[in-house]
Amino acid sequence: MARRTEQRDAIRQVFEEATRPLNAHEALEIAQQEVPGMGIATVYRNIKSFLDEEWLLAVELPNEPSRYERASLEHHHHFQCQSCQRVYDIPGCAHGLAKSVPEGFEVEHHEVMLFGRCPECV
Amino acid sequence: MARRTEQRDAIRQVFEEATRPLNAHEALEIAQQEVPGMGIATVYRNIKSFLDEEWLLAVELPNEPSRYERASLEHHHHFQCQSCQRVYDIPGCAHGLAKSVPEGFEVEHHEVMLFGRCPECV
DNA sequence: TGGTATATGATAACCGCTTATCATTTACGG
DNA sequence: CCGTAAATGATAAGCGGTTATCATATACCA
Repeated sequence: MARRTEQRDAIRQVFEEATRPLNAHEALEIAQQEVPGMGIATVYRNIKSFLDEEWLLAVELPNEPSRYERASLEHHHHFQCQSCQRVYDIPGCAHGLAKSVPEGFEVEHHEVMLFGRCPECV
Repeated sequence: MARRTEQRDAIRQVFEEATRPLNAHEALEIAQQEVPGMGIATVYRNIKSFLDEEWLLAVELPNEPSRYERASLEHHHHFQCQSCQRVYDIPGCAHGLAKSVPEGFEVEHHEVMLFGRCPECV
């Protein structure tokens, strides 16, 4: 995945312009507006490539397809709407999480997921 | 799943005595010390039953088998050791998480996962 | 511009956890 | 103690996201 193709460019642009983490299916739908006929395999291949070069990061939720967002974003947390299932970035970080662990545990990183209703689903 | 069997009793006891969330395989291994020959299907069936009656709750992590713990435990968070993969309960809750969300988002609940090294893997 | 290695698209295969199937065993009310 | 409905154990099947396969199309270097 080193050559420049219109598909790869379109997929990159999708994530450059995304305001929230997108899964492969969502990315495909948006990319197809630019390159009709694009296949889902191409999306997966390019996402894997972007992950390898650490331009993208995966946002994982249990029992759901992986979402992806640019790795350059500052540390933040995520919010999932329980109505539309979309995931949003929540800026900032509630610190002090690592301070409450029992003796002997060493925290290296953490993840916070908020669940509720997004503005569009109120 | 209403009748009392030695398998069901053994599985219930496993979770009564567990100090951390266990997956089906872990529960089976412990339960087999009490009832040799127990099958994994029986564990899944009884876990589902305990979930239905809300005696157990699922602890989910992406790309990992579900773990389960008693539903009566107070609100707490979880810690996963990146060496042994075990999940531990972390008492307490870092509040203030819901206060930092942007306008229009309504937080109903949240989950915090800490990752690092457990005391046994230092 | 030509040649070739690489990317694409369609689709089959994969993967591991979980559930369904079915013959057999067991619980338990009468 | 009996009869029957329910639980068990072994194993096949299901599940949905992701990956592999392969023929075709395309990028790109000489």
